[in-house]
Amino acid sequence: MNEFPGKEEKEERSLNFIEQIITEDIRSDKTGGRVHTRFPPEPNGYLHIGHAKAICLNYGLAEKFNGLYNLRFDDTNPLTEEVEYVDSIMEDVRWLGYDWEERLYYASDYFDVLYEWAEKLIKKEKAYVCDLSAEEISAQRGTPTRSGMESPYRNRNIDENLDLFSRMKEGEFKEGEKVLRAKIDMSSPNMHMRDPVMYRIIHAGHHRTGDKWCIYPTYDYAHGQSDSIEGITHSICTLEFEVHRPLYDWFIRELEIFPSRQIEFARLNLSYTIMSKRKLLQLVREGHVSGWNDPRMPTITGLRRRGYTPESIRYFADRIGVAKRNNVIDVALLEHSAREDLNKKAVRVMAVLNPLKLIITNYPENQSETVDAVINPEQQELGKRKVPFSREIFIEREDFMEDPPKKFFRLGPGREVRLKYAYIIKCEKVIKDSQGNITELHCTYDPLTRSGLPDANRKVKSTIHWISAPHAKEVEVRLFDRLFLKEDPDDAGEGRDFKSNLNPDSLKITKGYISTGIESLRPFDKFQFERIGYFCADPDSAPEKPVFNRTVTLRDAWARSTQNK
RNA sequence: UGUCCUGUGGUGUAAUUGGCAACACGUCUGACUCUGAAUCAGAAGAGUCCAGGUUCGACCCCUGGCAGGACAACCA
Repeated sequence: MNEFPGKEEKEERSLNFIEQIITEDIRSDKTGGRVHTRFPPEPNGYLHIGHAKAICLNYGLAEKFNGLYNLRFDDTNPLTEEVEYVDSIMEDVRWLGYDWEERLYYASDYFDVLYEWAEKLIKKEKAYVCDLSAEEISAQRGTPTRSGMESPYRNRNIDENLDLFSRMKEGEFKEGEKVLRAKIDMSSPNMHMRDPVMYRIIHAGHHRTGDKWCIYPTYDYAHGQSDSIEGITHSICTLEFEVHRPLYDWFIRELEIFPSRQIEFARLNLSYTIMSKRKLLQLVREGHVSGWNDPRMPTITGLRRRGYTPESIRYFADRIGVAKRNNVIDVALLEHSAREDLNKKAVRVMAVLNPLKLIITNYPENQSETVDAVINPEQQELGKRKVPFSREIFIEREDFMEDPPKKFFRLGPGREVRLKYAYIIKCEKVIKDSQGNITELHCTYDPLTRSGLPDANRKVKSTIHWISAPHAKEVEVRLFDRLFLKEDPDDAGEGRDFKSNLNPDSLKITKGYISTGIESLRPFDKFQFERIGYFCADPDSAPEKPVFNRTVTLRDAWARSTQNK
């Protein structure tokens, strides 16, 4: 899973900090040489590229150390979790190329054990039922710089606690009336150690356990224990859980269960991209995008529809590395990852997006022929396809300039250019309408320069793509740009939010013309429109009406040089 | 005026544990090219947050600062 075709298996790479920890743990025989990781999504939203980093990390680690990895849904909050999300998550993880085999778990699988363990803690006088309201608990917790106050219920006796806890479970109380709390230290400098809540009452059905429970464990009282139950050796999570680690360890110690080890890494941030589930949900709900799978979304499903391949995402995850410092990865690296993989895979096809009619005046009327076009120069074995050529063609408007600057190599009055796979032509005349807009070009061709002919190798300054006009089939093309105008979308002025930075031009729908190469089109088929970019067939495509999404443009030195002026 | 974490080219990650900063993306040249792509060759760009200290030698160890982040849901 770690080889990227084309990149000769690399020189030993140095270990990242997690691999170093694992290596050390193996050396000191902490786990009997065993490595077992897990990816623990909460099914309350769609997976995004940041999750992809975590998946590749967790599963990559297991593979690297010949270990195992689990998929575990962290479903302890029935209020926000839905099956729709668990289904999409499984689909996305599988699509990324990871198979958890039979090791699919849910935190809710452990509700019974968790309950027994809670009783155990009560018996050890390490947990108690507290009648304070959420507001009161919050008020008594203190602040990071001021210690908290102990709950008046903190010293209830064991039997009373046991009784109350079981009655909580039986549904005798209303939501918020009681909680079970760990009895630790209200003056700890770590807020999470100030008698954290372990169970709260929620009278709501759960997507898996139905109405069996009306008390649900909190993250802190479920996560580490789930890790432990599954024998997870290294529990990898993001930085914000760093302060939870003492609590994670506390529960494991008090419960005397398998000591999983929590390791935190910095989550992925991408420039011009928003990663918060809450904000992504907002974009969906408010209709700023068409859905979770809008190709402009950083979700896995969005990237997939955009034309990204699993390999390109894994390559990306591999390139960004893992560390503990906060980071912002340049989207250019993501785009590079797409090109890297697509260059090798995408079938080449000539498409014209902004057509300019060109008539070859010395080409016989009513004649046409076919020329051979390479399907993919990176995969010569795929051979060639026949492309129709005729007297009237379309070229890209941007490939002609009436008054070209010195560095412009393409077509201009009196200039010569090669039509890729066909002939060299010369522009003889520019036709305009009454407003002065260029409506067509009259050119002549040199029959001896047909590609493949012995005398065809005359040098011209550039080669452009084209489409035979009579053979042109119209297609829909969706051109995407970054969703946000600012590198940091959250950088909005006073009283504004990230939505004020939305790019109004992030989606442009236009038409394109293709003569051949897209017969038997299937959704998600990948193409390179030569000299333009990588495109992917959208599921919206119909046999008579293909729709293409632009994944990413080709690198374009000319465009870059003109932009810099 | 708490606790914890983190500071290395524009961005990200390294430096085999103390031996004089490397790789990738990006940028810029040039070669090649029937994709201004790809490929190939090369360049610029940091002296490692700051100040002391230990050492023959510090990105790495120590001390003190400074800066950024996390933590006060019955979210995860």
